[in-house]
Amino acid sequence: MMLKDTYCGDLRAAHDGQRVRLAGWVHRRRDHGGLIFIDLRDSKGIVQVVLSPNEPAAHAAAHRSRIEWVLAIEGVVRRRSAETLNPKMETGEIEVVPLSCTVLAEAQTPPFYINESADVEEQLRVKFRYLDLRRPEAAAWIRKRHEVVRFIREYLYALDFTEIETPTLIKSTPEGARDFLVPSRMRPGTFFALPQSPQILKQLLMVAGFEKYFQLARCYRDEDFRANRVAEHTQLDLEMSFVEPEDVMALIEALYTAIAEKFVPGAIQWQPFPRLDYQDCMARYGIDRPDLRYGLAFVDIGAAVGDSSFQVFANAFAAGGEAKAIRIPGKADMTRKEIDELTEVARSGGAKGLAYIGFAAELRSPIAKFLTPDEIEAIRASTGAQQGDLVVIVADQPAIVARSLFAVRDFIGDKLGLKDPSVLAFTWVTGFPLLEWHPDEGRWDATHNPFSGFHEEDRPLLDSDPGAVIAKQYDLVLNGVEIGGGSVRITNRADQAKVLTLMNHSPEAQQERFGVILDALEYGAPPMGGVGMGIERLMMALFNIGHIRDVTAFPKMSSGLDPMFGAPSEVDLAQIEELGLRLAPAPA
RNA sequence: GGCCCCGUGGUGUAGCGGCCUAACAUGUCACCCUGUCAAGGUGAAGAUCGGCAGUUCGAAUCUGCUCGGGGUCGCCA
Repeated sequence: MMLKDTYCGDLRAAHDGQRVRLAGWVHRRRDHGGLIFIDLRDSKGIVQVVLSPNEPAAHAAAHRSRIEWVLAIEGVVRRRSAETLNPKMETGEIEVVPLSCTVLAEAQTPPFYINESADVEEQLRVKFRYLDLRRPEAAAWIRKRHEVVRFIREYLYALDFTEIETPTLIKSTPEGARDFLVPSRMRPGTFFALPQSPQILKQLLMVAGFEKYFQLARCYRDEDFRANRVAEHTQLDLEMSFVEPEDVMALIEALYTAIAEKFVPGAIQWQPFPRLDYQDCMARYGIDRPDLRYGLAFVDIGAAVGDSSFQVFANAFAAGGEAKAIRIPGKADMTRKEIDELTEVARSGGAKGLAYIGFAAELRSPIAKFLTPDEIEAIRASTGAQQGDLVVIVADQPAIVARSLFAVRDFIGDKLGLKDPSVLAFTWVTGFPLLEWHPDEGRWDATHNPFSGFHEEDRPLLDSDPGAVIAKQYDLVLNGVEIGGGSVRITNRADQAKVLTLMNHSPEAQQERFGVILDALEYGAPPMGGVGMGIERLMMALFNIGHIRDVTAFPKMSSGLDPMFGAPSEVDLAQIEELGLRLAPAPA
């Protein structure tokens, strides 16, 4: 029989008079000498326990106990008198009067507060994560993640998806991110890799005929961390047979709409999710993951100032560049300091400067004297600027304009509070190029992954202009965060080989690295497509969580270290020798 | 690898050349206290200011290096 029959946090006025057995942690203790109040905490919440000297044994135990000790209490639930109600507590209408109080475990004073939400040094929190997670707010995100994941599973089960686990010890295919390697003892000198994603495996499951597969897959990439990126993360990995991009997008859109409606009702800003073409997206937002919670799209003012003699514009055009503007409504009166700040932001993206025109009662612009009145009017008209608006302009190479104006737009979005935290702006981005040229390496590379399919009408371009081939690729973006993406795959060996050849893989290398999937495509591969959706990023975007650590039960530091276990760590020499390895001398 | 920021009792902060024999809050410990709920009162303990080197008559404070942490760019098919 369990030591408890009731959760502290579940107690309500309806339990008045009931005899209950509770167990939990001392959250707070108020010892009046005579009466002792203990706030007892368990996984469901906190309830007040009142100990009077009338029960000397229980009273003594309570007197001895300290914060975070573990107690078992048998007692009677009692309604509180009117003047002692505590409306701040969910259980504040009642309290528990113990008949007995047993100390199940004593506890050291914790290294940081568990009963207050104070900012504690990250490393300390991570090192004592098992204490950090006692904080109800911290535990709540982990439970919330469970609920979201459970929702996803049940949703997909109902649609007849089969959940299948794939190996975490696979073959290294060094492409893109660095692999984590695992040395093999059975064959010294050889290595497994941890999967960066189960991409090839899920395609093989389609070849195997499962038709609808998913799993919540751990993915490993040995790259530097960011606030929303760590070495190991979980993705909803899903693949379907006999689909076109629309089918996969429809499924994911329905699933994500259902998730949003359940967990953040009414928050979706645009329905159905807007579709942005990659080229158009880059032209308007300078990034392939735009935050659509607010406007401030770029306007090309090339037509307005194409013949301008103003050197900045003329030079940019002469060098094949462009000029684009953002209209900031009502900000013509921005202070000099704020404009300098914006200019600095633009420079961080590579722009040489930031031109601006404030359409106040009097024109406010250091560049006005270089422009004709017609040109200024053309800028005003093309940007749709009204009286009181500020127009900022960058003229440079397209890549620099995109980066600079993206930085400016993003900065203004934060500065003016345009990123409404209560809103979910989903958007699809499609129409990505299949390949991009890497000048350093002198080869084409897949923009997403080498298995993405392409549109049949682009087939001739594979020979004549590979960069113009459009992939059957789709990314889902939420509030400026890429929360997932996928594609309909190449399912014919010749096409797959052709793409790999463009990526500069010799036939031998193709067979060595991708032989399994290439061979499999020769045994009747169905048309297939799928997605990989980041679970942590979904959680963060959905609930406005600032750091990926908050949705991870046992996170690592951004250095990739685990301060709790002290991993990674050295191992016994014997272990290394058994693996047929020898350590090189430490680099000087 | 580049750049920016941070490191002071258990925790969170203040101090930014001498007034520091390092302050405040909270926690901890002891005693008092029968209606508190961030309980209250009285008292006590607790830091050589991340480390090393330097500048200076004098360094928590200035400089350099280093270690650790956070962010960002590169990187992340």
